[in-house]
Amino acid sequence: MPFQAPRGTEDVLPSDSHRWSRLESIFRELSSRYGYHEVRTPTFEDTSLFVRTSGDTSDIVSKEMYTFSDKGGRDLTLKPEGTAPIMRAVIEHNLCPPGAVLRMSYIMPIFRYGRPQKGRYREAHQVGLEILGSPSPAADAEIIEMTVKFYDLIGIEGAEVKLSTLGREECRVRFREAILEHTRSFLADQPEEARSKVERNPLRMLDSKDPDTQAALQGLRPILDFLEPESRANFDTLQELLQEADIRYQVDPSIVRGLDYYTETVFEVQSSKLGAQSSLCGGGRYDCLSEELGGRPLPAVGVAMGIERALLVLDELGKAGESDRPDLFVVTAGNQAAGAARELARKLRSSGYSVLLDIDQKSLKSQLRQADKSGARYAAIIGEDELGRGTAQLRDLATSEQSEIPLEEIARHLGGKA
RNA sequence: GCGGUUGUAGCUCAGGGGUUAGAGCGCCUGACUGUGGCUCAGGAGGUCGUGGGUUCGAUUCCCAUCAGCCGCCCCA
Repeated sequence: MPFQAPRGTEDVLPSDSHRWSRLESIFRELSSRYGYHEVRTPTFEDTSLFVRTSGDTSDIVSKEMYTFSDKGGRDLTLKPEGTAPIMRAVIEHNLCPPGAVLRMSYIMPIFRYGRPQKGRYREAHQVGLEILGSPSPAADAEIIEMTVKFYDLIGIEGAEVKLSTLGREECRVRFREAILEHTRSFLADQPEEARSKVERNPLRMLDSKDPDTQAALQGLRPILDFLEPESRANFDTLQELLQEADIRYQVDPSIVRGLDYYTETVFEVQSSKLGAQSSLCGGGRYDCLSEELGGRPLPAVGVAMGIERALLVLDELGKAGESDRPDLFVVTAGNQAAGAARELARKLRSSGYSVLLDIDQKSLKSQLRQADKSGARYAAIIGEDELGRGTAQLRDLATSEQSEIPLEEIARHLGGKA
């Protein structure tokens, strides 16, 4: 095997690319119904964009970025997430003037250098949504509603949202102190490395899977006890809105999120079918991101949903889906008919039908086998007799019913086409 | 990045220090000459992940490396 795809990357093969297209078109359709417009940003950005926004203590920035310098000496990074580039574009093009609300969607690859595993790749793909310009919990609710709707539409029903809030600056400062205070004796026994990591970002302890860590956190007051009154009110309103929309959710204060720019609302949808990578999507509010990038204050909420992970869950659910079937396979008997067959195929294709044709001059038997394998609904057989009469034998491949009809009438038999 | 585990045909897997490495599925061809799916017959396809080492001899043992998977970590 002289070459193989780089570690942590995948080829999407013709046999299952339809599953990707399906998810993407469902997503596009949903976004447009809610009035979102797609935004596309470059595959790489200035490294400092991510260092500035994700937080330099985050693992993403400190060890998972694909960073390189180009021939002009620019320090660049393959984007490890989508929100910072979008915010950069919004500021750069002044897309969201004061008072405006901007809704955007995206489908993009992201790149993170980590040890690959099921559901964790070095190149991954996500679809996402962002609303900029509104501080209202109604914006949060809209994003969450669309997220749940998306999973519903693709066939992951009853997704349960895990919801929490990180409050604002003051709340987090006090909560961090509370964590450190509460776990002081536990941390004293920990190795230096773990300790310094926790000291940089104590919140990280909350979603640790380590039983000892979890034990040490027993009895800690949840972050919800530290919320500023305004955040508390927003969180309550959000929950009312979710109930109104009939969205299942569960308040889970252990939801943290890996990027440092989140404020207030954070949420995830998880699945037990993903092994160690339990979250299907992650989102939340990032009211300070714009300012961190030098823009004016701009409240915002968004979500990013992993395509590979959604596909993985659909696999587990046994929902592989089917690829599109051609409407017709044109079969020729004898080599005189090849031209007429191509002509017929061309006409029907122009009318929007999906038509297949043997191009290797194979036997009639082989052509019919190909027709069968292709999943085509009909085969049109043209031999010398039919050629003379301007007809074809139209065979229904499921029922084996066959009748001779004029070539011009084939389209009518195939049924309507937009 | 750490710990583990796996790597044999397109796919799922069996095998085993020694002449031409197997199965099922898939693929191709054919079964009296213009008809698919079923059945039957035949066929193509593997440098046994890669590179070293041990050995008279390795795909089988050892080491390294690459890749997948599991857990940690991280998160989409």
